[in-house]
Amino acid sequence: MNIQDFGKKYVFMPDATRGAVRFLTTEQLKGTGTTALVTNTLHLLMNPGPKRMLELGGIKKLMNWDGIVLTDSGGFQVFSLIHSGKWKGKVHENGATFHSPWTGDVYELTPESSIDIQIKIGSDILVTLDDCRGTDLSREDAEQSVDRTIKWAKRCKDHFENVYGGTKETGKLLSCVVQGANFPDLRKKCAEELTKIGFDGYNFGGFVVDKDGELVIDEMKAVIDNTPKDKFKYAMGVGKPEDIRRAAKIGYTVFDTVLVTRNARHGTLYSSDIEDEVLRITNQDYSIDERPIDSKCDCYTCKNHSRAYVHQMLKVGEATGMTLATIHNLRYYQRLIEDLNAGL
RNA sequence: GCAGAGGUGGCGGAGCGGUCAAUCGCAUUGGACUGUAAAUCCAACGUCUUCGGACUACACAGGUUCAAAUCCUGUCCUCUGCA
Repeated sequence: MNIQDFGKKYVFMPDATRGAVRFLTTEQLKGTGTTALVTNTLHLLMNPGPKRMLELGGIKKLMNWDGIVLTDSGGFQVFSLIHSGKWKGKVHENGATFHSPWTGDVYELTPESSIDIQIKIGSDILVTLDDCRGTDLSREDAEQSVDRTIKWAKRCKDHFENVYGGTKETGKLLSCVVQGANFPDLRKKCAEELTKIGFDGYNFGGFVVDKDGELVIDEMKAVIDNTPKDKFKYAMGVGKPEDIRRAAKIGYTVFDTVLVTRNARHGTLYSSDIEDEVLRITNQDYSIDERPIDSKCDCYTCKNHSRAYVHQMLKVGEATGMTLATIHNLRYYQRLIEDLNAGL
């Protein structure tokens, strides 16, 4: 696929945060119909580090992956590790400082270093560093998040253009992240400012569901309405199958979420045979169920194994159970995407 | 046969006179998870319940005590050592 066409059709990218979709080989990943994946700048900065990554020829060569790679900037970790208080660290005007609790090492991400690392990783689609926050933000915090996110995005763009020659020289795309929490006017402001700077894609950032788990559709619309029509819109972290369908309806074409793979590992599978499409495979009913997880699914798991087998493997903690469940859930999502594309 | 140690909820294993229906782990049964610190986390887990409680329980049978899983006596089992 020509990278310039990214987002013209619907695409779901599983998260291969550290360079692998958990429990899957690259070949198994390809087998699910996956064409693009997300890796993480901070995680790859910590290991193997940009220097070694460059020596190894980049993430694609390392993984033997010939599809598209999008690198998340580390902006989500600004929220999930620092704002959340899980790691020691600090968010400041120039970026964010992360103190690894495992090694004690200190990692610094600035708008410029995030771009440098993403280039060394060998990403096709870069994301600007943003100041991501949690839900239920005060107006003041949301404003600070928006201001920083815009400033950092500008610095990312300048660095990408001035040092690497931008899309023209690299063939890579640069996308930005729209913040603004649950304030539609701030979402609008952020979207407009970022549009002035100009990016190849506009990503909906922050939390995509409210505290009740409902998709924040009004804020998501505010971003669609205030960004260029011909650039891709990426709903970061979306979501449940139904949330993807809803986001697709209002104009988003690019998606990723950890739910699909994490749920698989935790026994929450998807099946069109079930009314709300959720099948908790570890529930005792499935211990003697010899049917496939989904009678309409063409994945390796459904073609070769029963619900009872996946149930047993997950119950006893066999890695094979995780693999089979992950393959199925990913294939379920890719079929959902194929259905959306069939309707284009 | 003698001498030690011990028998606690599905299992392992705490408790060693009152705050014990009994710490904790496992198993079991539900649930959560949304740009991955997540093969993680939460809850329930004797029986009944009008959710206030009520009842039956710590091998078995007696006993001491206001009060026993906890102390005493006997019985039955288990393990270890010596014969």
